[in-house]
Amino acid sequence: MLITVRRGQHDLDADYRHKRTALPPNSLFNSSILDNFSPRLELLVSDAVKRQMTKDDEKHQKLLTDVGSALYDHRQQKQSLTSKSSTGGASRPTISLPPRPFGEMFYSGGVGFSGFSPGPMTLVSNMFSDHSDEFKSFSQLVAGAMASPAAAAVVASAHQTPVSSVGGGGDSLLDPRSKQNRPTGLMITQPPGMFTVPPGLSPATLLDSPSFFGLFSPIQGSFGMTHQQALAQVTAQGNTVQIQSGSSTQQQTSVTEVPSLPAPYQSMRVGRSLRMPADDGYNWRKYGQKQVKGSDFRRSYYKCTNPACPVKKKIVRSVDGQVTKTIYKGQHNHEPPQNNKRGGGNNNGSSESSDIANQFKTSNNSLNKSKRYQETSQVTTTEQKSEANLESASVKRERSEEATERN
DNA sequence: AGCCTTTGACCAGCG
DNA sequence: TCGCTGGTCAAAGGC
Repeated sequence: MLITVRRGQHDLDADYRHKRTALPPNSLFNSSILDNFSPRLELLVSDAVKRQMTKDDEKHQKLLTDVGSALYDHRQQKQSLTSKSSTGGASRPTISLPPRPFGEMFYSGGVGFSGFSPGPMTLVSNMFSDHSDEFKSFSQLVAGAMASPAAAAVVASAHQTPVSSVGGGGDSLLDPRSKQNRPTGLMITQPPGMFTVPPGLSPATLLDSPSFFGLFSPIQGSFGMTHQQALAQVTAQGNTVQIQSGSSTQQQTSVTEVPSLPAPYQSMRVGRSLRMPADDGYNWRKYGQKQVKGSDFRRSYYKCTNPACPVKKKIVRSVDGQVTKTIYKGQHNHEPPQNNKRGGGNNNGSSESSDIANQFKTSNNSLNKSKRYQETSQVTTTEQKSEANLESASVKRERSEEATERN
């Protein structure tokens, strides 16, 4: 997944911390948000939902319904204001998720990895298809989101506020009529308003969304980094996401913190068969490891294996092997290798690391990466069917390492 | 054979 | 100057 945040010289880290604490306890979909960002919101939420379908289809069906209802109501109101002759007689639509098995959804490209395919999002967008000023299909919606001036506003606002999450309770934000307390999930401050993804959707889920990626990174990775760097940079499966830039110097450093994994990804971590590919497109060689003083964390040092490439990365892991921070240093001066010799798109540099960061990234604009992703996903699918025989070498290695870690 | 990880030693910056 | 710490080197061994 990729977040593009063009922050200039800002200290994103500090800024993020500030914003995080400054986030209001409650937020809601106000009119402005619905006006300006509903297509994008649909896109984001839908994609997030799609990615969470393994966990609780019912919950996400409810979510989709909430989202749809909120937007539908809003647009109905808006339309009745602008057009007195509006019939408004249509009943509020409901959404039903197609009874597709997760595996099919996930690996057939239905979750947005290989382009945007029909799914819940289409259902949501279809809800508004009788409004001529709205995007009628998912792809149109995507295109509209990307093309609209509001998209620029989204990017611009991203300059103001990195993505963060808030723990604890909060009101339902997707359905303005609902005042029931629910745990609040991801919140993206979006002056003059904001939106929050309800419980069950981790920040990572949203951040990991290719839609989100598309919104925030149409062209270039963060801080002038390549997509591949950024992909690996933003691990984003924790409850907080931290992005730091040291762009004032030629040397670029980015940091991602992953204090903890949300439950769905914890299980994905344990159940490797559900894991996503660990690959940022580059090959890495580990050249050192240090125990972080005064803590159980250990720090691993990696170099890009390209002889002419100065890029290094540090991965900080907790005792249980979870990646808590990934720090990239430098910028690749070459394209990612087309073929990784070692194991189906994985690479050894991130094998020990098998960065969850990398695992949750999604395709970027690169066809190569998309292809790589699909290939790896396929491997994973096969594992689900026959774990014994069809593991990639890298997965075997990872397992071995994890076993070692446990002992 | 080639590439990788591991790991102890070494080096440099800093207080 | 010394000790601490982070970062890197390089030999050894594994896959």
